[in-house]
Amino acid sequence: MSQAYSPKDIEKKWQDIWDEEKAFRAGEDYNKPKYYALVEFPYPSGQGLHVGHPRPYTALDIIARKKRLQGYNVLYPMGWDAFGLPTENYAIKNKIHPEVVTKNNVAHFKEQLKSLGYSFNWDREVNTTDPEYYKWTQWIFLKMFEKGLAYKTEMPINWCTSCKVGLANEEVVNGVCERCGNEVVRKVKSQWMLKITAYADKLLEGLEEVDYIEKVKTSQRNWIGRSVGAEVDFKIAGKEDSLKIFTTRPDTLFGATYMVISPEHPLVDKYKEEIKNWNEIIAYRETAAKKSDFERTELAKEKTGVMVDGLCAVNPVNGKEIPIWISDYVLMSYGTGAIMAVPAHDERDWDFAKKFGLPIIEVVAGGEVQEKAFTDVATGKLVNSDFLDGLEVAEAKKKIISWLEEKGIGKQKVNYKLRDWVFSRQRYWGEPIPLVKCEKCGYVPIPESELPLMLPKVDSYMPTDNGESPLAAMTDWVNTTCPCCGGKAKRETDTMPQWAGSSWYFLRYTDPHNTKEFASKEALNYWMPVDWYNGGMEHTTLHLLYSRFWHKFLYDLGLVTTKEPYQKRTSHGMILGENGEKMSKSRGNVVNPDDIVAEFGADTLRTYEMFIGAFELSAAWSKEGVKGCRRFLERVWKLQDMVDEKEEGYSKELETKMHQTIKKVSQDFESLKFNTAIAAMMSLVNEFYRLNRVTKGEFKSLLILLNPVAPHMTEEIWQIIGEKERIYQTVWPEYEEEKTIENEVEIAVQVNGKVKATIKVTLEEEQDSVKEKAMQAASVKGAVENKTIVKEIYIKGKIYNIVVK
RNA sequence: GCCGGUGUGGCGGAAUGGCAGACGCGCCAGACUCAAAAUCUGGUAAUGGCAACAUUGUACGAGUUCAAGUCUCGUCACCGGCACCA
Repeated sequence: MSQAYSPKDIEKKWQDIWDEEKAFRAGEDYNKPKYYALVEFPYPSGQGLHVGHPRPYTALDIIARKKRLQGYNVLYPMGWDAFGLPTENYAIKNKIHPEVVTKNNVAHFKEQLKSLGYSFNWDREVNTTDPEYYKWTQWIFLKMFEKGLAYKTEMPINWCTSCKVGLANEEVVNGVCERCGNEVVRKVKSQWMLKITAYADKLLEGLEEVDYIEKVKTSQRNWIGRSVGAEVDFKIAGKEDSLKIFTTRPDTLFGATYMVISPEHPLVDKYKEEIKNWNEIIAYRETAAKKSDFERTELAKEKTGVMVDGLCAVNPVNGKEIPIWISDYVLMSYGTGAIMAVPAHDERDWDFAKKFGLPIIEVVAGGEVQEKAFTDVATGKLVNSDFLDGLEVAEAKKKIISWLEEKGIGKQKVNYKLRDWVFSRQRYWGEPIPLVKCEKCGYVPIPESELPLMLPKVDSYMPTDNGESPLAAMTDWVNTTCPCCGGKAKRETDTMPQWAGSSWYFLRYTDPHNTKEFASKEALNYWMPVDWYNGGMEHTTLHLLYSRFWHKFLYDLGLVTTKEPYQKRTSHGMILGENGEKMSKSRGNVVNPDDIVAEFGADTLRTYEMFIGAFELSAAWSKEGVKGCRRFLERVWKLQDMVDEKEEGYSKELETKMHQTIKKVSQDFESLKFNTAIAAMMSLVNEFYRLNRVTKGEFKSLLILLNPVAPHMTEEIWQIIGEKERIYQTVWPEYEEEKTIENEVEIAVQVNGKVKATIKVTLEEEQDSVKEKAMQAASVKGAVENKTIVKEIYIKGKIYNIVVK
């Protein structure tokens, strides 16, 4: 009899052996076929690992282990995205240096990950807060600065009132800070920006050539928000100036009955003297400025605005004078900050026109424009539009654009919703921006030889109330000399956002100890692109977009060899609490992976998280479900006692099922269907129990198939049954297609589409013989008797259907 | 409002247009046990019937098909994302 299954005794043992034998080291033999599997590296928070973490980690660990058994040189690395606010806040509260906090958290995380038996390449571990790492983050930033992609500008930014820090648009959720949930207001500040908009088209086009799950592609497309339209100049009546607008519906130009400009539009100031209701305008502008984004969204239903009294615009297509209004439904940050309003065919303009009694002129027939804006572009023909009359919308668009271009008053134009990336943070725990400001030379990069620009030790990590980084208080550090002219200069005191370090970490893994380059050409050439990258949906428009941008920038400099960093991107679903709600301390439904490992073992946790349901969907935790998986592993463990030592290969009675299982498990692992792969193995084990016997060959194949899911236990059994090598050194089993096919199958016999009986037939069986067998079944006979057979459908190996009348 | 996703037993969930409910949980019964737990074996969609069997059944309503959870059209509910983007 075998020993009882005791994960406690075997899991640590094998983790140590794997470490010692460097079992999962990614090799430097660049002639072997490679496979690069990547999971998003975690932020090492003080709370430690959550049961949500192991889901994606286990999934790609399975892929990595399987690929190794299939002969690939596999890179499956892990590291730490360790800069960030929670660490800094913890440091402030407890007066411990963030570096120390990070060190402790990383140690804890690493221990937890190790206890789960992942086959990470620990010798390639990276940490974004390591100066040897952020040296290259700074280096890449300087490249962007050199190429004009990093610039400083005064602009209204999203300011978190609680974190006292500027946020990127992507970090503002429903008008509140993504991190702390406090209100975000607009504040004009001088900020470093990265010109991600310069890559908008490349980021869009790149999506065509990669294998991302559809919803990720869609979200990125929506976020970039490309729209094609026209830019048109409207002359200001009696002035030299004109008002430039952007529209996606140039075809409706004849229906423009007024114009709206955003409250911040510079034209308002320019004609201050001529505006009769200046006080009213100023008052409106002030109210609009005071509104936070949150309020603006909340109040979005009701339109407000003020007419600019004293200025008029001229509609270029018909020369009519139309009034100009200001309203905060027009944003300065999109398009030109001014629109032509066509109330008949735009809902917002319609609302506005109704409220202020402005004329509504129909120019596309097909709706009741006095009742509701008619926005359909697929049906309807142009009316009241002179030379456009009778055309369909698409034709009219083309015609009017060429007309505008001919007359020199407008042209085709593409706009994006994507904004440039606010790249500075007024915080301590981030990469220092390696620039100095010289009175004479402006912003000057520090020389490459001085990288990394180390984060200096400060007395207090608290951000200052005037919104400056704590680094600003360090006069010794701040005051320096200009690398260019040698004169007096001051260092930039803002730091980079958390997204900086994670924008290129996948490149560093290919060559993590390189001191001369961020990674060698050879390493990049061999390992890139990442073959499979899995991560959370919440990073689709943040990390995933940012890192594609950095990668494409490096590609344009010839520093990386692939256009896209990630060949394939998938996303895992969340693990919810037992009550089906999101796990949180306040709900009291948090499950700690350490407890599960202690009670059931890492292999059980891994198996359970893969068996819990479809990988991409969220799933609720179930302690009973965990027990079921432990039971399955116990059943596999006890198969040791049923092994028939005499037979090596597969038994006759199970040969087909063995080949089928190998096929199913191999395919399901690749397509993220871990739950059905495990179900297939369970089913196979049930079959062994039914027969109360398993051949050695069958058992060994099962162990290898199960190894990626439950590596410790399978490794232990492998040793117990006397195998000399490790299971991780063995080879993934092959199946033969023809052996997966059963020669005798059970098919359903239907009468008028209803199942009446099942019969056993061979795959090649002819219809006559099938019919004969079918008619022997009483239920079939009964259903057919005294009726006329109209039609018979027989599909070999599938179905036999008799249609009667 | 727009975009995406989901809807199947008591529960988690399976099903290239071809026997709906694989596999697991729970539950019921049997074996083992003095007993319980653990383990093993069998059963388990609903309704009716002693039964064999019959009927119904994949959110709802139509449709295509010999055959629909799966395809088409429409409706509803829930979840997620975006949202005055001209």
